[in-house]
Amino acid sequence: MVKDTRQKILNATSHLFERQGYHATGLNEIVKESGTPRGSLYYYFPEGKEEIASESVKQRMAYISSHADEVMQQFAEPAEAVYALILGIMNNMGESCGTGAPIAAVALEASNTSERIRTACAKGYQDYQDVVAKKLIDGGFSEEKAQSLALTIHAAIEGVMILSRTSKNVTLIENVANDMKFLIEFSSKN
Amino acid sequence: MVKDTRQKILNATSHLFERQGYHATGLNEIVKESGTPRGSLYYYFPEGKEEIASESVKQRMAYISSHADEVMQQFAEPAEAVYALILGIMNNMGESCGTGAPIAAVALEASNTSERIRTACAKGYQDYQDVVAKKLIDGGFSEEKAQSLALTIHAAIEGVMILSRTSKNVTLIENVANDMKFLIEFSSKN
DNA sequence: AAAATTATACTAACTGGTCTATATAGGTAT
DNA sequence: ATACCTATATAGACCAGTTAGTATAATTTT
Repeated sequence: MVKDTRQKILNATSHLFERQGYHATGLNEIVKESGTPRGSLYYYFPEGKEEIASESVKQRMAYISSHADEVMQQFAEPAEAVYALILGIMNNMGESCGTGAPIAAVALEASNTSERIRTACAKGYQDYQDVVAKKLIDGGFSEEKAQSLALTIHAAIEGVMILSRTSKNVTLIENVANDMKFLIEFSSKN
Repeated sequence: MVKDTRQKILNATSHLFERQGYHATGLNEIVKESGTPRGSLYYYFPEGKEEIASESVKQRMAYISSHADEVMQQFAEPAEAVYALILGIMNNMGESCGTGAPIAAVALEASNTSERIRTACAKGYQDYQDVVAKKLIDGGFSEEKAQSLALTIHAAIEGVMILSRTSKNVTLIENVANDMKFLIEFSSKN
């Protein structure tokens, strides 16, 4: 595998970023966690940490969005699909609450500092939101209403992950799942 | 003013944490931004950065919660109050989108690292949520339903601030304000 | 042999934190 | 009032460790 080392670096970076954010994650830590050679860092990412971060964010969000899309396809009704999506997040989180909100910390830290990272986050978020919006449109919502609801759903998801991690209580997520289901079911379709 | 220096340190810290988070904010930067003497840092906060952070988070969230409480009191209906609260956040954010989510970055960064900071964030968040819950109870919601709605509202607020900052677009917040108003108005009261 | 990849040593800047010396108060005894 | 004393507060040099990043040599792989 030619790109194996490169991929290991990105995986380790995504993992560390999710747990502790951008600035707390050092290059040495990435090297150690990935088990890749130190010298390869700047070989594969000559532009340094910013490039690693931006690439890691892109890749992570692409994976998450495609996973969300799979969930969406498993349900006929958008309300059910979104409910399942959010519950799935809860189950993935585990009791320790060490993860969840894979790029939120990076997005906040970089929003005023690195335009490159910020835009990578913005695009990743938008793609994720579009997955939900698409499902809502398929379910009969107008394009505008779907985008509007998808935004609120996404915000609620992002927020509740922060609250879950901070309070070390995953059950909060179920609460939000119920409210989002309700919101979709009772909202007008245009 | 005897406690002037100490307060300046906390103010600067809160300000910097909101914009760039915990790890990106160095002690030197706090000293510089606050205009206080370097030697005073460890005089007022002998336990170091963690103590400064925990104190800063507490104070900041106390202020935000009391402000939210004031807004709640200006409206008879909880749906209207929450709507006004969220719109107020939008107006405070300003076009640059450099602020908003005052402790979210710190909460995410510290949730796996510093128990002291994590609990300070958790308590701050809970108090904020209680302000909203109280208003819902006053508006006729059951205690349980009020807590549940307050959580979702809080999550949506926290999340949309991240999304606004990342996309540099404050208008998203209005969208969430509308949906939260709707959610309150159409939810059953028990 | 040539190209791709990795190893190692290094830099300059910065980190959080400690240290001692010094100033500046406010109160007290003379 | 004045001299003295002590607690509070400030100044800033200093520490060891770490950071991101660079340069170049050695090693694989093709």
